[in-house]
Amino acid sequence: MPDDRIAHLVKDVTRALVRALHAGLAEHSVSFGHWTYLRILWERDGLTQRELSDEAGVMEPSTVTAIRSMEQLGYVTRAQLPENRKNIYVHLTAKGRALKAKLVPLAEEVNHIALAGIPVREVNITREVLMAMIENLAGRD
Amino acid sequence: MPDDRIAHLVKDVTRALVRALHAGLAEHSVSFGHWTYLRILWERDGLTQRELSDEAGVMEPSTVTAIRSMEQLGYVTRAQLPENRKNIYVHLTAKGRALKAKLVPLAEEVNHIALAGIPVREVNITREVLMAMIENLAGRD
DNA sequence: CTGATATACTTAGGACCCTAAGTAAATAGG
DNA sequence: CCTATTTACTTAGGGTCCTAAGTATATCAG
Repeated sequence: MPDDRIAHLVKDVTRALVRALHAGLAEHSVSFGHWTYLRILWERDGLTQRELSDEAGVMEPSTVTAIRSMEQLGYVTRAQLPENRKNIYVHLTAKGRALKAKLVPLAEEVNHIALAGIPVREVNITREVLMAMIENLAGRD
Repeated sequence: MPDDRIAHLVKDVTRALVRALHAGLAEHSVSFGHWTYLRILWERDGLTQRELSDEAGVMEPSTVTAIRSMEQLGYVTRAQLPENRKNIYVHLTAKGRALKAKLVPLAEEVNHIALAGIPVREVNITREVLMAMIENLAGRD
């Protein structure tokens, strides 16, 4: 069980991060799934669902469900434009934009806790290794 | 978005690993969830569902669902002992034990691909950082 | 010994993500 | 032009994991 462990470690860290963030987000009626899309939209508003899926790194059906639920919560609107009736453009509402001020500090706190006491140099190496792993796994399709 | 990215990186690596392993496992009628429990039982047979949950790092209801489905596939048996009718002991069948020879090489291949070209030293640092993160996040409950 | 507590499993229901297959609109080729 | 392909979104269904609440058994305390 040498290299094998790293896959399980990665999985366990993901679960730990999700668990840690979940409680705080829930207080603002934001699920972990919504968080991913909010982050993207705060950076760049008015993306299509396809673009959102690409940015989030998930498949389209996952985005459909999430965005629909965010629409019902009043965080985003979905709109078609006359020049292209196929695309659906997702825009933040004022309510959705306002969440940024509350949620970003929360995520920063969790990251701060997660990385406490770990040398920056090692965190950077980890970041590079993780990116290399994604690259390696993406190739084979 | 400095430290913040590491959370998303970890999540993305998990997804990439799951995707990569999924196809191979599916050929042997093993889902990704079953894989976790099989690995544990190959090491130590006859654990209770509670012990399996602890080992796998998941909650009990998740284990109930998975083990029941593995029982139906004929990979494990569930048995009570007269001296304690509360515990349910899970044992591998011959079929479940036989999967090891097919599945382990498959997982090793995925790990090999994922870590290709990454210096062992850096992988080890990553392993340590990930374990430290789990430790950091476990504390706050 | 018997009531309170702890333990092990189960049920119910929800969130997230996936694959496969369907629909509708846009685009490209003959 | 009009058919064929591609693109964007949707629907259907399944797997994994969670929390909360329920049931049955075991254990502990008075």
